[in-house]
Amino acid sequence: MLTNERHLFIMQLLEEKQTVKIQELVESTGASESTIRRDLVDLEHAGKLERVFGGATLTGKNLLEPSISDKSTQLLDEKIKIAKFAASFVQQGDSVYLDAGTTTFQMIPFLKDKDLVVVTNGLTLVEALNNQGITTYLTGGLMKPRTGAFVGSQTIQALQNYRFDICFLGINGFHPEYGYTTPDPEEAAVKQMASSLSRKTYALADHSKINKISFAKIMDLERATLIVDEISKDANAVLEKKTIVKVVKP
Amino acid sequence: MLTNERHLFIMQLLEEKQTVKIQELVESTGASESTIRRDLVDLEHAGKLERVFGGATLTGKNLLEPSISDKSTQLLDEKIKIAKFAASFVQQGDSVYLDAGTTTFQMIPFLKDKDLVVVTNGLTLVEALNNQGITTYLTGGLMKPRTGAFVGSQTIQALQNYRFDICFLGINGFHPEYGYTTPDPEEAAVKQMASSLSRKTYALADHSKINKISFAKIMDLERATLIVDEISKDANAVLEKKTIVKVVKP
DNA sequence: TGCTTATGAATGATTATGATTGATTTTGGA
DNA sequence: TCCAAAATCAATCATAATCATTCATAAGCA
Repeated sequence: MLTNERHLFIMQLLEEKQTVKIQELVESTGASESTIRRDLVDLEHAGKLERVFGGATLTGKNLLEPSISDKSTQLLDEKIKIAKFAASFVQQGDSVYLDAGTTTFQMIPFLKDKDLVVVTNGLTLVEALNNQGITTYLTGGLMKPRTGAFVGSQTIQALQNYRFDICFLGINGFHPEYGYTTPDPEEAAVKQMASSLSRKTYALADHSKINKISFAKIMDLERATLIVDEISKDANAVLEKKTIVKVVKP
Repeated sequence: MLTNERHLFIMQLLEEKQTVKIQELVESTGASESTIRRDLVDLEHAGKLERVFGGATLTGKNLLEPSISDKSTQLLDEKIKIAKFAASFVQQGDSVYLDAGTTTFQMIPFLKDKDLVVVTNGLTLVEALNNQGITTYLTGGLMKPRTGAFVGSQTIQALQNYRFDICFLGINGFHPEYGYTTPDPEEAAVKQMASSLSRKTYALADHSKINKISFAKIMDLERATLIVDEISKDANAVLEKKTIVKVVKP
């Protein structure tokens, strides 16, 4: 079976069933597990599906599925630590941009009583911010079902009405050469614009993102201060030259 | 069963029943209690549900639909009737503006499979629209905490990027002399703008709004078609001269 | 032939799961 | 009200499934 044939077959099965298991595909195609796995990685890179543990699912089709849930509780604790540390850089009365994302979401409890104005492109963040009594603007635009993030030209245009003192971005990878990256180019564009409207930009990531490269580049490392929970000496040596790295105290 | 499948399953069951018990989920999914428990923790972290002793319940259902708890079931039934009737005016492929509000919210289930593009200024509507698989744009802007409606200059500006085939507005009063009114001037301005960008405007109200006058004027009666559940002969005689009135069939 | 690409197998690491335990909460009767 | 039984919970552990990575082989092509 040709590679493209198999890709087509996988996508057809996916359209039918919404989700497929790797074992199903191994049996129905006769290819090895490794091959199927490579196929799924390719198709994911092409944005045609999303890999999940044990198989794959159609992008955007799992409307109710929170993108957050696939992360472990372990990582959640680290996210909270990072979020708390990040929030400590916010000054009384600041105008703040909070990127849509799970780590930035965790910052919200630490932001109240600071008399802020917050702008975000994250649907889930709006409710939480309001619950804390924080004045909140949502960018609006086209909503991405999976993540609840607003993207697109309307979002970018809406952003340009604001100026920020401080800006927090979630990222999926950072690398000395390739800079900050994230899977979705649309989201990357929004992050880019938000940062360019801010006096100061912080990029939030846990240690699993070190030297990872995701699909869409946001910007070079030196354009933001990286906040990370821990970092190896080797990685730090390289990164220190490029950017200011803040590491969460243990 | 894939993890995400199970998450989806749980959320769907929850949407149906409002609450689920863990034991129910164990039996219906075949997964162990531990696994279900972990799923619920994940989904709670994602803000999709709220865990309660013995199971889980939908988050912010009260925020999502305040009128359900406040107003009588009687009025809700009427809202649904009005909403269903209103939705019947939507054509295949239309671009639709849905005002933030409880009655317009009830239209959503009747809008799927119509291949629409919907724009709304209602936070609560976005999620529901997405759950129906409808392409949705949110205007953005400043959020009003109590109602979840976006208002203000950003909202108005965002609206001007669109043109609508059809537009549905919730109103708090209609009166031959004072026209359509609503309590909040900011919301009135948004409704006004949305209507002016639409080929056709419908105003939705139940019979309790007849001859009521609220604080802020939206527009004169003749600018929109009124959809109402029932209407007295006296009132109708006056209104008929001013506007087109559609009454829900009993 | 020499080079690239696709494939399959093997590996150690990571993740999801189910069972168990003791703690916590609810329930129902005195 | 209080107390005890039952139900539910959080935390932990062991296991099985799945994953990313590497290496070697086979297939295609100039």
